Amino acid sequence: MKAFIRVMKALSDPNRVKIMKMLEAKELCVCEITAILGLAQSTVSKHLKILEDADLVFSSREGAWMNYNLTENFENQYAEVLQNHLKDWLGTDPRIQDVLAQVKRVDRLRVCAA
Amino acid sequence: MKAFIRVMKALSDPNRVKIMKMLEAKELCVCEITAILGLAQSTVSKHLKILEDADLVFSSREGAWMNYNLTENFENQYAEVLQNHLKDWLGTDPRIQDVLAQVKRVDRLRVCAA
DNA sequence: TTATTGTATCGTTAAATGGCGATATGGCTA
DNA sequence: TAGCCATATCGCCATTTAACGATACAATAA
Repeated sequence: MKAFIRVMKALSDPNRVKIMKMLEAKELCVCEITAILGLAQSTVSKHLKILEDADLVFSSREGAWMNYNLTENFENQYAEVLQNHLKDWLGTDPRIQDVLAQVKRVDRLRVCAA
Repeated sequence: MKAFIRVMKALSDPNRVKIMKMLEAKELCVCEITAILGLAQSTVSKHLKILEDADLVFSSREGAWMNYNLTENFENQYAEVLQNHLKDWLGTDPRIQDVLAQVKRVDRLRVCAA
């Protein structure tokens, strides 16, 4: 039950759903997601932790960057089913299309250097 | 997006998930659910409204009783997919088995008369 | 109509959630 | 080592949520 609730809660927030759809398009680091969503870096980091705890995404270090991807080898069956359904859902939502357009254009080197 | 979030939020609470699993077994009125979950009647009524707003359940009046059932003719595609998956999930969870055992035994006439 | 029963709504309270800025941590480079 | 950059964590605040009791509403019975 706990594992199920964790996945449902993780997907109950619009910004976290946006992040899932962005990661469908490609691997992203925290600062890219931060730039696209227009949130504080600490906020994005917290969202990513919630998604990771739910087994919906995983992270891997690349130098100073932390790259985030959709989970591929699942331990949580609910995460696997929901992540797969999400790929077929919300593609026509304007708010999703907007962030996906930004994902295409985002340049890590330009965005992340303060 | 809103419709999706509504379904995810509705299924993010353990008591609401219990209600969904109870309704898989059979139609129930508010006072039966209240008795089994051990919550206040107003609390259960609110949970049912959230599930109904998410298109996961529907209600029909039978005299003074309001009967609740799982939705069958969906308007919300996310509700349909999730409700169907739920039928295959959590069957072995002890907290679910506990409420299901109580659903079998519950007698509306005995439980609801104050 | 009046009383009773079942349900929905209202108002309140405690806890959880999402947001932020400030700060700590980890890895790279000079 | 020292400094910098990306990220994670901490502390705080505003909003939302889940719970309750009290009350209002709806349907039946007397």
